[in-house]
Amino acid sequence: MKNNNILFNIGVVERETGIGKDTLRVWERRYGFPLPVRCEGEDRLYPENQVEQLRLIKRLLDSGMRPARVVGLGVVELNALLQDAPENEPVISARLQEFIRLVKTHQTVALRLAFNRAIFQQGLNEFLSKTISPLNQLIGACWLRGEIRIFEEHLYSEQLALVLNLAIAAIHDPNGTPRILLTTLPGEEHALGLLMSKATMSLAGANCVMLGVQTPVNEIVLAAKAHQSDVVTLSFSSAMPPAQVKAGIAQLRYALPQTVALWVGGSGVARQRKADDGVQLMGPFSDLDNAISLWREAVSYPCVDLAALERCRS
Amino acid sequence: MKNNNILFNIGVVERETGIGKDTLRVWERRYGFPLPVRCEGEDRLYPENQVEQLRLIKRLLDSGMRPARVVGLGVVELNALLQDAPENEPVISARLQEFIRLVKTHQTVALRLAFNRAIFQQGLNEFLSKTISPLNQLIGACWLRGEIRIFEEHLYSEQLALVLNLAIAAIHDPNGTPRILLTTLPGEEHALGLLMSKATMSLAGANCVMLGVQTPVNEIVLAAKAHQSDVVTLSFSSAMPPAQVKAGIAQLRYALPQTVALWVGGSGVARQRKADDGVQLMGPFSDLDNAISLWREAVSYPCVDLAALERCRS
DNA sequence: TGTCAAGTTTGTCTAGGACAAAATGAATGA
DNA sequence: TCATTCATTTTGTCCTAGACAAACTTGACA
Repeated sequence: MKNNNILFNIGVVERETGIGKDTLRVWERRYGFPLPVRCEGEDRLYPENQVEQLRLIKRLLDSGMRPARVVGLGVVELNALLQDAPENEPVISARLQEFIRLVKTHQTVALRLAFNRAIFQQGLNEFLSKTISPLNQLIGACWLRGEIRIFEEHLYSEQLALVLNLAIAAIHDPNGTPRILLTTLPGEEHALGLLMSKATMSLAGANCVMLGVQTPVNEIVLAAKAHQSDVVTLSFSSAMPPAQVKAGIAQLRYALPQTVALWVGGSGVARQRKADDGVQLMGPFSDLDNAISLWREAVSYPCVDLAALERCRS
Repeated sequence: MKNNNILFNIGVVERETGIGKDTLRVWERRYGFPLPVRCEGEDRLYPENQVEQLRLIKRLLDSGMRPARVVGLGVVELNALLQDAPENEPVISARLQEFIRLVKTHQTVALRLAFNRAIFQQGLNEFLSKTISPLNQLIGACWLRGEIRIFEEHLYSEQLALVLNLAIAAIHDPNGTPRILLTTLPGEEHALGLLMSKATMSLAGANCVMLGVQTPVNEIVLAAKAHQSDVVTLSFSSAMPPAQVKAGIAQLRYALPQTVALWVGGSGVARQRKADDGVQLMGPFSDLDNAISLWREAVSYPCVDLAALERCRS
């Protein structure tokens, strides 16, 4: 296992770790790590254990640490840091514990069953806010600590998506209002947040259309027009660089007609200080319900400024 | 619309077009296109119309053309080339025509209904091979010609995925054999081919577990072990560079135990000449059925070499 | 406690050169 | 006529080392 001296070139490392080529080279210059071997053509060839270290580093960076503190540390130090990254870990109820157990033991069918049972016990809204939201956080924390592997997270997402899609299909109303388009921008491939939003808003009676992930900006504009959407909803995960989030939102807001509202949510926007004009930041899922209510009121009294109404309420 | 002089830096262009930074710079040097304006720090800033041209170029490259022929051509010439790229367009039946119509008019609910109706009319296997396979080709061709936008393709994929997932849920057998793990490698984000494979193999009585897309190689190995998989199935779309496909397959084959079979399919592997040892290339969907039958026979007579058995049959 | 300015860190961008893998076309053999 | 092999061109990716602006940290001040 240790002497598995497979070598990866810089392009593969970029794809496997999510760290850009330029960044890998500049880290080598600045911190002396990673230090790949060179092969004939002077090309960098990264051994497997360094790639593993880079994966750990990426986790720490995504959880808010800065490169100077972590780049170059050994596997043991990195793991130690990952262990005590307390974050804002949610209270672990017995129910959550049971979900975690099912994920760790790869019981996909039982997991789906447990999801469905919880939905009908708690109701969809409470299921999302009281079970899935903290569960996502918990799974994120476990993943950080290395207790849950990527493939186990994939299994979890897959099963949850199945269950949510089924529920949504049952409550979808083609004539609902407002008409909402859901998608993510290029670079953001996490669809789960979007799906949870879709469930919440469908339950509130909206007509939701999911466009999938990674839709280019101009295509979103065309889709909103074609579908006569009232609202476009974007989701950003915390893996997305804040700068890209900000730029992407601004670009879409500029390209979209003023009459179409832009709602953005997910852990990737929680780090944004302020919303641009004409953009609404969504925190917890209840925000979506509120936003829909506000939108309906604004439609009843078209001359009222939406932002003003919101200020007035708070 | 034309004077919308928005400017994009090279990173954004890479994400929006899928053409790498290095490639964009070397094209500029070699072909004199794209020729971005420069801003203070000498950074490239690409105007919107050049990005649009790059999108058209990318389509032509993906459909098999070479850069020297297309890079630098104007929008009109590019569109002309895109029009008469005959490819191997399937016979357009009335049924296919109707599906295309529904996609072009964004009737998501009607589309889902039509899918479901076709499944119960044709049976799942025939639905996949006689309707969806040619439909995918047709939609690809339409997209090439610009008759179908990306967002419309997204809508199509989304609805088809919903329908297939529902069908799979109904026929899934947790005790089926062989135990099959489905996923894609990092870089491949197209899940539809995988889902179609899952449907076919689930129908044949296999126990399929979907891992989602973009699973790192070592995670696939761990997942296969955890799930005691007999087979790992990968899918590659034609958008994937052949070199990456080959390297990825080889890497996974090397890391996976010999006892686990590796089946690869999708339009991205159709261009591969020969399969490596221990790797089986899948063409049409009937290949999957055959492979499952062969696997079961091989298990009944464990000393028989699988590859030899296949040669013997043909 | 909150806000602003100065200082530091960090990702991304630039240049032109280099090379190996892939595609092409010519020449060969079955 | 069709498949193989070899030489040639095309083409994506990788290289070095420097630069800079945006984001973050720190410390001073109200």
